[in-house]
Amino acid sequence: MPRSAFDQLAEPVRRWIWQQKWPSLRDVQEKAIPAVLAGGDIVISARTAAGKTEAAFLPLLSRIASNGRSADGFAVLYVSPLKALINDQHRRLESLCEACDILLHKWHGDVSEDAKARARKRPSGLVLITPESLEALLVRRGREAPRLFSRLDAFVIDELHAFIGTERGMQLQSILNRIEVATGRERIDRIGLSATLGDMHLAAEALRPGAGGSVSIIEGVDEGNGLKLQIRGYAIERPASADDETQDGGDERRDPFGASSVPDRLASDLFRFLRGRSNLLFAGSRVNVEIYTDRLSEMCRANSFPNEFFAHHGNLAKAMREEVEHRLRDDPRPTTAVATMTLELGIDIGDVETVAQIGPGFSVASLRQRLGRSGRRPGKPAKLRIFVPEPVAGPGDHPVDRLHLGLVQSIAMVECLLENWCEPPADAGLHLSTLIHQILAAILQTGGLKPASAWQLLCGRGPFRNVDKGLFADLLRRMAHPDVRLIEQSPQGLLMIGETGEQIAESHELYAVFMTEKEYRIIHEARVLGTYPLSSPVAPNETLIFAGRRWRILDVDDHARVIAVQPTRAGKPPYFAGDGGAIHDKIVSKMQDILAGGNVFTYLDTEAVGLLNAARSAFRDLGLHERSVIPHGEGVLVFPWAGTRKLRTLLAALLASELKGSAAWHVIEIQEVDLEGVAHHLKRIADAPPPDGITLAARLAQPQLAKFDRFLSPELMNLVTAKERLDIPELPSVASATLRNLSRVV
DNA sequence: GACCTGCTGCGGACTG
Repeated sequence: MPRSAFDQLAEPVRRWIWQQKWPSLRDVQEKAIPAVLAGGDIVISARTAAGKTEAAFLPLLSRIASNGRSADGFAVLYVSPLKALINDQHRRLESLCEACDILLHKWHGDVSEDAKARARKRPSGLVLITPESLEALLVRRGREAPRLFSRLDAFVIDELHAFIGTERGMQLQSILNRIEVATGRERIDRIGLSATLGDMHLAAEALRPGAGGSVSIIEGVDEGNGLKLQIRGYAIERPASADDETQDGGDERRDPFGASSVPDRLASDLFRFLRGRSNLLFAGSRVNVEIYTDRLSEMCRANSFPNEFFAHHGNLAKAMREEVEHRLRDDPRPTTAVATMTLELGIDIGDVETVAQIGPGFSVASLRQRLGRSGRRPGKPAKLRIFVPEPVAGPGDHPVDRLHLGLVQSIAMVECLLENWCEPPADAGLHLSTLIHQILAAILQTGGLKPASAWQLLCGRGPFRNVDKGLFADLLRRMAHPDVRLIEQSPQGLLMIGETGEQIAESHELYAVFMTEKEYRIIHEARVLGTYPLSSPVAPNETLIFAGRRWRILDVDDHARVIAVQPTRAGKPPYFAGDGGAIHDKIVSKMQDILAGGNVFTYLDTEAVGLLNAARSAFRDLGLHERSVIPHGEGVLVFPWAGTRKLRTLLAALLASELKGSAAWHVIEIQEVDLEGVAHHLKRIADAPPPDGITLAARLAQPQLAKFDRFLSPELMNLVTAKERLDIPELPSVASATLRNLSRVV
């Protein structure tokens, strides 16, 4: 008989599995156990709730158990992006660790200082920690790092996909590297737990930057039960502006289907499909979450049903979000959470009947994560319904409205999902903001280091691979500049913390690398409902929809940053600012194929089919089947059929040619020019080598998107914009593709 | 035309 995975586990681990009365090990666990026991870097990927945690920890605890228990260092460091996930995992691992006589420590901002001090005093066993708490530990107690971590057997990174390509991911990679260097270990095993992405080699590279090829990849077989899928279209008449009920009007006309209301037919369909079961409704933005929750709750009340629709987004108080999660997971009453991406990550909410979504969303990766929330019970397929409202254009409306790009993008994204493709994470970034942070952290951890060893630590061996020695020196000079004073250099040449650096080091600002906005707290009686951005002014007596309910503002205390509210009958949607995202090239190019082609998509409802046919006719009427630039009014419309970064780059290049225009959703509109004029400029851009990106970036607004961007010089900021927000190398080929067939016309 | 995440340290006084 072959030796099964189970037999390879340590005796106390096997005994614990017996006690759980599991019928068998899951597929991903069978595969992961021998791999983890053998050692090395591993990515374990499977859908949410497929047993990834146990797949890593059953063999890891077997490894530690055979090493014997000691108190001279932690054995495993588990890093999670969410405190809530640490609390979940602590509950799941408690009895297993107890059975193995291995200590288990929770370590994040809500854990008492006392518990952390005890763990530090006699370091042993498993630590479940956030990147920020780990950063705090290194920065505040850098000299203890060798004692705490020299005996580490492995790092476990949960939700690895959530870290890839982000500032926080760069910080985490840097921290892991700093620990390896501080303990004098060449490499400590890294085990990443990830959702299944299109190309798992990118996850491997994220786990071990520069050596992704040496990482083993374990993919759990999807035990799913198939997919039931529908896209529903809603042709929505534009409200005549004379009927506009709101006093402050302007926004309403610009965005009739966004922030103001839910079209009646859409509302009644949502109510019909969702009520009476447990579902997730992804509404796209926090404002939409509020509007849809309010509307659906009102429909419950109007029909004398108890409410079963609840809001869930990042500005709602944790306690309120947890009530919704708890009701979904443990309460038999039907519950629909109307949510933003807060319910995409691995928080345990059990299985839902249907995943519904308003509009196309922003990425296929996100769509896939959402879908994994449904169809987990045996014999029950995952169900996805996408509801797409489309304005029906009348004469005189903008031609782009006739293309129904929301519906076409929804189809493109579903096609990508069915092809098993999803967006690879971006990796071209310089991440200078986070590098500034890591330079400060490394100085604090070590007490001071030479510029050459700082470069080697962070860029040579560490994750900031795109920063060469010259750029690193520029950055250090900027950090030491008299206007900035983040660092200074000692007579011996050591980098030391400067005056501004001191101020940051003394505050909470030091630990997290992502940007946050200052906010008011919204309070009803003694209860905190959530937070509201300071940048959005509100006044007493104003009404507000928040947490899916209607309130009147009693008082605004700007000093204490508190808004007091009481329930009321009327309310208007809240205001949250957003950043705007970037859609991938492949999706936009597929949109062009869908509009130009004649494929039938069986998952469309009748109304969506009608809208798609109308869009395809408009595509031909406008001549877009033959060329990508068409006349419009006094100017032209340019359709590069490329993703957001390329679109933005082409616009910047055209503006640099002294043209006037702007970019909207997938389209560039240029004013006061004819086809011939635009063709001339496109041809020049297509025939020239890629321009100097820094000069092009200097023409753009430079929003400080990352936390420490405010310390960068204009030159360094232009460099960041050129690398991270534009796509300079591809500009000539984008221009040339856009130009294709235009010569026949002019 | 967006969304999400996180967070010191210390010693001495007091209580049971």
